[in-house]
Amino acid sequence: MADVLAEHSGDTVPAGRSDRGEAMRHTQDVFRSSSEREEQLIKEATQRSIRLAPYRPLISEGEVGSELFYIERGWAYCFRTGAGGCRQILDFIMPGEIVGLQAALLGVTDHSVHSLTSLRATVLDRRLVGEAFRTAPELALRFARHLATEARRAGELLTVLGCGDAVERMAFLMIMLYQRQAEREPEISPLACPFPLRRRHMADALGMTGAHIHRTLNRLREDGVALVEDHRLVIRDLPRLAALAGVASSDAPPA
Amino acid sequence: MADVLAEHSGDTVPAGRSDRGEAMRHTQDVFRSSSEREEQLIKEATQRSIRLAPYRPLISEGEVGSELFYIERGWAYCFRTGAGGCRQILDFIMPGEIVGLQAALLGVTDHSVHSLTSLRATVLDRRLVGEAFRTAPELALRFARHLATEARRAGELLTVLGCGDAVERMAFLMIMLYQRQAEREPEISPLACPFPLRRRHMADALGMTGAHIHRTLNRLREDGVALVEDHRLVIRDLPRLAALAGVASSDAPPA
DNA sequence: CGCCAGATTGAAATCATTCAACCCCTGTGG
DNA sequence: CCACAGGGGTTGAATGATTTCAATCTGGCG
Repeated sequence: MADVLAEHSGDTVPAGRSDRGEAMRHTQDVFRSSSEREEQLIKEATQRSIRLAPYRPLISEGEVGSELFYIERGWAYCFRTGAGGCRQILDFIMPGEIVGLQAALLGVTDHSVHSLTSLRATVLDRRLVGEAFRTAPELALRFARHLATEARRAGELLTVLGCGDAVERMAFLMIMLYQRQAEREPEISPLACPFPLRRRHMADALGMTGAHIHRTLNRLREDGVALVEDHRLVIRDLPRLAALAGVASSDAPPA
Repeated sequence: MADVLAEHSGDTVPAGRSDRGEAMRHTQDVFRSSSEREEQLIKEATQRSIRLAPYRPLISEGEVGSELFYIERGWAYCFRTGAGGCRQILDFIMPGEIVGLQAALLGVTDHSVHSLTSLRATVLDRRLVGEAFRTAPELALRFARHLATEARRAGELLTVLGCGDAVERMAFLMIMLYQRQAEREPEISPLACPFPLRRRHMADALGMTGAHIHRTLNRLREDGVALVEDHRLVIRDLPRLAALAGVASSDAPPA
């Protein structure tokens, strides 16, 4: 949180330091422009900063007094474990986003969150949420919008899981993660982006097995649509990929 | 909304009229106990009341200036249409709930809402949401909690779609709808409840075909777990049904 | 009575899973 | 330096769950 405050108060932090470039505020950052009251609230709620290696737990299902996390750097993902120990990834979490809103509002956490890459996050007192609603309506509204955005993504994933075959599911995952990164960093998007998912994560997000993930990736690569190489996604035919995913791609209507 | 206000101001409405018994406030009602400020806001935002026959559109995907609906009576369901015209039901909506929060917060509606039964709803100006955040924090908080609750349900559905087979999916749907009704009306629950879904709705909610829905219902009935008869759900073995659905049923831990 | 939409059911086809094998890379200990 | 073990990743063949398609049945309704 030091970052957020420093950015607004402007003290001692040289502009454009590159090792925290991705901590710069983006359009969708929950802690974007803050009023004075918001800054105070956030500062008061800030507890400490943590770092996590990849694939480590941040929040565990069923925790009670869980805190709020602001992701500074790296990706995370949240998931539920269904019957039979099977894991369903619900969403991926990127820098500038908040984790634990649902738990703060409902009192219980029904999903776990793990780091996907190495991660830096700030820990906040969860009472920040209630305080925001009482005394910082703009911040509360951003919290609510963040919730609504997550809910919309969940609806999209639900739709592709319920309706789509393997290729459509994979196309959706690719487009979704690409677009989210492109929004955050509009400068760098020559149709390629980091894609730090292992087979297992794709499988657990899309309700498929690792083996079939692989066959599906093969198909997409052979068809010249997209490929994953060395943990990077390369999109070769964006309109076709978007059509497969059932997403409008600023182009021709879907048949 | 006349109902809500009447209930709190107590004018002219005889207590306990039975044709609107289900409009009585429940624990999860978004408009539950209101402060004076809330009442005023709600009254100002109230526009008109509407009635809908079953299977009629309430909100259509892509609408722009969509309004907020407070469901007085009857059920609705919201869905997205995925690639290939396939329909995915995201959630069912019961009396006392609000429809259109996501659209009010994000400005666009990415899903449609249809009535499932005959329906009575109150139409509210969507600016109520923004107003609530500015001047009625308790109401805003209930809006946010409602969003969070929907998001949680979406996560549960996602998990069962991604991880569960046909029987588990159906069990989940049954338990979920049963529990939501039991919460709203604790008095009537001898393990049976209304279940106004057609095969098609179950199919579209669970990502299966109508034919397979039928086979799955047969299995559950033959196994003495639960059955659907004449648009009512009858649960014969709640612990087993809950275990199938991967839900803790106030009883023995799942294996 | 005839019609139609939805429900029901069987048989064939399809998609995805399972399982087992193999490969490749990396880290580790001799 | 090499052997070895282990975790993914990659791939094929067999299995299984679900869909598709078509046919029949049912009940409501003009």
